[in-house]
Amino acid sequence: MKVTTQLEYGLCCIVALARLQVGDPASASDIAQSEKLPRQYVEKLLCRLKRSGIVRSVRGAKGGYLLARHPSELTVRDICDALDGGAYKLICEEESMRTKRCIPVSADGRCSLRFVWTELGSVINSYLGTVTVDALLSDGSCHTGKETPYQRPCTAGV
Amino acid sequence: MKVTTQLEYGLCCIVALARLQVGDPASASDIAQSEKLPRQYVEKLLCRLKRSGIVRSVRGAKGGYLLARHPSELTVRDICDALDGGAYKLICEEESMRTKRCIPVSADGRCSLRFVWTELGSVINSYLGTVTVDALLSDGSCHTGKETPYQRPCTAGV
DNA sequence: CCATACCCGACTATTTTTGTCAAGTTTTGC
DNA sequence: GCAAAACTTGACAAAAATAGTCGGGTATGG
Repeated sequence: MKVTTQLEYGLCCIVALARLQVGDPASASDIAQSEKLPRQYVEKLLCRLKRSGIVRSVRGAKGGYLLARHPSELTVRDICDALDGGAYKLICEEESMRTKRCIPVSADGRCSLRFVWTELGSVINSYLGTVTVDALLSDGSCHTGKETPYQRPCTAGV
Repeated sequence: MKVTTQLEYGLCCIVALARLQVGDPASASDIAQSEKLPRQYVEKLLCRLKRSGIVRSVRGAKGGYLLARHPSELTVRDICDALDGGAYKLICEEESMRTKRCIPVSADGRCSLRFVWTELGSVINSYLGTVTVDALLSDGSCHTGKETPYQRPCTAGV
């Protein structure tokens, strides 16, 4: 399980956009260049980010992209949702997994595993939802370097 | 980002083993059959789980596998660590990413993204460390179906 | 001694991810 | 109006990761 470069790049682009948050739009080429990323791939990502309303675009010469929302209103989760169709995908929702394993297994009353993956998804999304792009701009200042313990809300006897 | 079938299968095998926790070992074939998984793949996974000390093996006829620890002493995190080399891998640690992006970027004082991914890793590992195999045995009982909010330990001004 | 079952590295196949291409549309500046 | 800049898009190609197989080896109980 790991973050895809897609997410990394996408987030990168957003942060870059947020940095040069001035009046006029930044072109895909500008962003690609400043972040040292492949231009056409950046275009593709921005396109998806646009469809999800994370960025706005201005067409034509002098056009480019702009953040659609204020960085403080934009979380890493939003970006993940836009790009990957969510930061986290449940394994049980894959066709092959459902037909080959989960259905027969849960007919057995057995798929006790699912809840771990579901809950893990919640934990991930929930965390990513707390990180705003704004926070990413103030470089490193929020990076404690220390453990971030998971605090189970209500463990036993639920 | 998603859980690999490797983890799913591995966890499955462990749970199966825990279920038939009797005196004598269960063979890879037995486990594979009962969980409807490819036998040779199961063998491979068990082999890795063995190297990490999650299961023990008994060779020869009537041999097989046994849990090395009590289910209550075994967390999903342990299993992930054994199989994938951790449930979560940091993107910055990939060679290509380091040489192509992170290093030049942080020379710019820019890799403010890293802390999100690092912290995400903590959150994931931390959560998985709270789930014991034992808890998985009592099928569904701990599955609330509801959101599991992330509780940030100390947000602002750290 | 032989059937069972673990052990293990090398290999193949499949799927996912990453990245490119080419053709099209919109807009600005001259 | 026309050319250049820049977004839009789907199809395609390349690369990487994952999943799964094969074949031989080794240990052991009966």
